[in-house]
Amino acid sequence: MELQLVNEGRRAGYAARRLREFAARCARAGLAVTPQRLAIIQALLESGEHPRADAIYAQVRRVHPHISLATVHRTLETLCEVGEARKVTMLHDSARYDGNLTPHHHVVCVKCRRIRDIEIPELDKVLEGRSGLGKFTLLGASLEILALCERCKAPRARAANRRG
Amino acid sequence: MELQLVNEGRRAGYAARRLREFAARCARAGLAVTPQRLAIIQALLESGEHPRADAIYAQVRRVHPHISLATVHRTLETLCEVGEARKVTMLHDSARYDGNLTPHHHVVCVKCRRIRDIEIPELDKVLEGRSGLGKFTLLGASLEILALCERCKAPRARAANRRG
DNA sequence: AATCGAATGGTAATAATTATCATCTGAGTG
DNA sequence: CACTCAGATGATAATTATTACCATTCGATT
Repeated sequence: MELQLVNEGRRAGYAARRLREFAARCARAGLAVTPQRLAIIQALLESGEHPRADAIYAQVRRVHPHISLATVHRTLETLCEVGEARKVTMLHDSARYDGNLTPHHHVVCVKCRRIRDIEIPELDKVLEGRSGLGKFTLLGASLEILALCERCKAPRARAANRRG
Repeated sequence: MELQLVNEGRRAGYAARRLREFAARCARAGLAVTPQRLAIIQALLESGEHPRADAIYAQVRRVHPHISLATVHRTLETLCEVGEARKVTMLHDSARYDGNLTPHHHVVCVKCRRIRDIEIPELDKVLEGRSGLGKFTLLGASLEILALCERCKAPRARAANRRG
C-alpha cells in the first residue's frame, strides 16, 4: 500500500470549480454572497496550507483593506457550519491531555466534546513499518473519529453537555 | 471488523502501574519528583476524560489547595515532553481551516506545523458503512499523521520553521 | 546539613477568539 | 428601480487559554 499525498494540480481545478459554485451554494444555505465572503472562500480554496484566520486575513486585506479580523473569524466558522469548509483542528479550543501511552485512537463527540479511547489494531498495522511518507518522516498517527455520543444523540439530552 | 472501545477496568490497572513507576521514570528523565507532579500525573491517570488543564487543576486542588494553575499547565507540557503523557490536541493552539471537502486525511509536521493532505482510501473503506460505534453515532473520521517534513528533517533547516 | 539548579506560586502579559453594538448592505418585494 | 429588513460587517471591548517573568522554595546529591 502506497500512501498518496494529494496532487497540487488536481487541487487547483477543484478550487476553481468550488469557487464558481459558491454563489449557488450560499443561496442554498441561506447565506448572503458578500464580497468579504467571496474573498475569504477564495483565499481558503487557493491556499493549500490549511491556514489560520490571520493568514486568510492577511491575504484578503490585499483586496479588501478594510475587512475586519472578526469578520474573517466569523466567516470561517460560518463556512464550516454550512459545510463549505472544514476545521482541521476540531478540538483546538483548549489542550486535552491523555495519560494513556499505549497505541490507541479517539472517538470525539462533536457536541459535548467527550473523548473515548478506541483501539484499531488494523489501522496501526496499515501504518506500522512505514518509516517514510514521501518527503515526510513518519512519527506516529492518531485517528479522530467524529461521533455523537449517546447522551447528545437523545433528542432532549440535558446537562453534561458542554459548549453548544 | 469490530471497533473496540477501551475497557475501563483495564485502564484502571494500567493507571495504577504507571503511578507506581512514576518516580523511577522521573529519575530517568532527569525530573524532580515533586508532590505537585505526583498529584498531577495521578489525576491525569485516574481520569478517563482526556481532561483540560483546568479540570486537572480542580482535581489537584483538593489535595494541594495552594497549587498554581501555571504549574498545572507547565507540568502537563513537561510530562508530554518526556513522554509521560500525550496531548490529544496536537494542533490546538489556533484553528486551522480546510476548503477541501473531499475525503482525505492530514500529515502534520510536528516541528513547523505544516499540514499536507493525504488520501487513504483503505482507511475510509475500513470505516465506511459503519453507522454505529457502541453507543456513539459515527459521523466522520480524520487521521492525523505526525511527521517531520523535509525542511525540518534537515539538521540545519533554517527559516520557514514556525514555533519551535 | 550544605548546595544548587530546577520547580513553584503569584501575577502580568500575550494570543486567539468571541461578544457587543451601531451601521451598512444583499436580495427579495412591490 | 426604490424600499425594506434580516443578516453582515467593522470597530473595539471582553473573555479564555496559555505563557512569561521573577522572587522564593525545595528535591536530590554531596
